[in-house]
Amino acid sequence: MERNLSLYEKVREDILSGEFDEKEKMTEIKLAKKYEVSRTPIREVLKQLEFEYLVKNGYIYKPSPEDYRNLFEMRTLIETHAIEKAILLFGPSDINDLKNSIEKAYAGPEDETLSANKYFHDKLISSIRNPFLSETYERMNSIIYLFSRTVVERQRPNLIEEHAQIVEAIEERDVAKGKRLIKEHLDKDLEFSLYYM
Amino acid sequence: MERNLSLYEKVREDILSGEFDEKEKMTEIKLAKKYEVSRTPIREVLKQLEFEYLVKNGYIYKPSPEDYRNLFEMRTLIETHAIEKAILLFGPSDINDLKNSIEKAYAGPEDETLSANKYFHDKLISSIRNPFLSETYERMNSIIYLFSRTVVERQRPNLIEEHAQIVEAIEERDVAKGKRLIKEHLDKDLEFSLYYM
DNA sequence: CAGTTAATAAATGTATACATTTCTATTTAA
DNA sequence: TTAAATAGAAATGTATACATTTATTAACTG
Repeated sequence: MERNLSLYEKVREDILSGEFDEKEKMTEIKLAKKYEVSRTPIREVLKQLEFEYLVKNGYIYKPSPEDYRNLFEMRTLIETHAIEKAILLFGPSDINDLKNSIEKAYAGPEDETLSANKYFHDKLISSIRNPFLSETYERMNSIIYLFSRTVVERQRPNLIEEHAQIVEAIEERDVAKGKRLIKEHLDKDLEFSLYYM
Repeated sequence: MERNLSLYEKVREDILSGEFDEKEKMTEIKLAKKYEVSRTPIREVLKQLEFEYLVKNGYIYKPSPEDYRNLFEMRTLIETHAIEKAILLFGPSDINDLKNSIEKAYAGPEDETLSANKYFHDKLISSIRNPFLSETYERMNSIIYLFSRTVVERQRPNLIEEHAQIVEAIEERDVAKGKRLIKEHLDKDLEFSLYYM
């Protein structure tokens, strides 16, 4: 079932699949020709992609390790906050959702693991029930995707086990443990990925 | 010395000073006429204002109390994180800056107090040294301004004293105390303002 | 030859016409 | 009388021409 991708989705996919030369400026005019639209919608799309840390000026945004650390600091701040809320709010059904995503991640092929892991973190974030914080998190979706892809493809050790431990902490309603575990989990993702990227 | 305000600054000021009827849609066409420009720059400005939680769809964004609580949850998360960093990083000169802003806030007329208080919080945020978190904070600038104006104008009790206590906690390098105080401080700002707004 | 300046090209910024969508109000049918 | 349908108006979406700014490169000068 082929969905009709929006212009934004098309450009985003092309960026994530490495279609663009990061040395060459993506001028509005060139993009307009490439996607056979006028400059007007291209401008909107570029704005959105800058918002998501994929483009800067007119270039593919190649964040420095420092930038990635800063982005992960923001991500960690939000997910740590989310754990606290999850421990407060999650019932058996929510915890079951988390456990199922862990099972799927273990069982599946790479891309199933990838999407199951995404589900795990998104479920955690859902506990916040704060659209402003959620949006700030979602803004990092593309960056988070790039890192998740790396840790799954290059098989970072203990990746899924750590998810299981986090669920344990939630079941035990142990806030300090949960926060510590999620922080360690994300730190490892970051360092592992920076090593390979 | 009259600076030449950008279109964005003009519209933003007009919104903050209550120039627009919140029931009436700010259509691109009407705004273009009002500010004597074409729809193109108006669109950009509207996007920016939506980004800052001042406009939604084409209407003045009138956040619900729930929205304000959520925005303050995000603000508190960031400022609490900042305190931790400040306790780790701030030297005597930084602490002195904070103290000076408190003196100014005590001494000055209303608008001096307002800007001194803004300085206090911005200085705190500067300890984060993370452009992504700073931007997320600055995005709330307009909202924060509206609240600060209310608490200063309506003379919320203990406002400046609480700043002084926070500086104490930083000097004592007491993280738990600092976090607790900033959280209480912001909670009071929120509740006080919601009562009056 | 290095560094500045001027000329040119190419990009972004802005205005505007036209296309499409969304909203509003009025008619029509149940 | 309510609800659905529809015509008209008004908004946003898109393309494009023109204005302005920025970048590039060629020419000039010390």
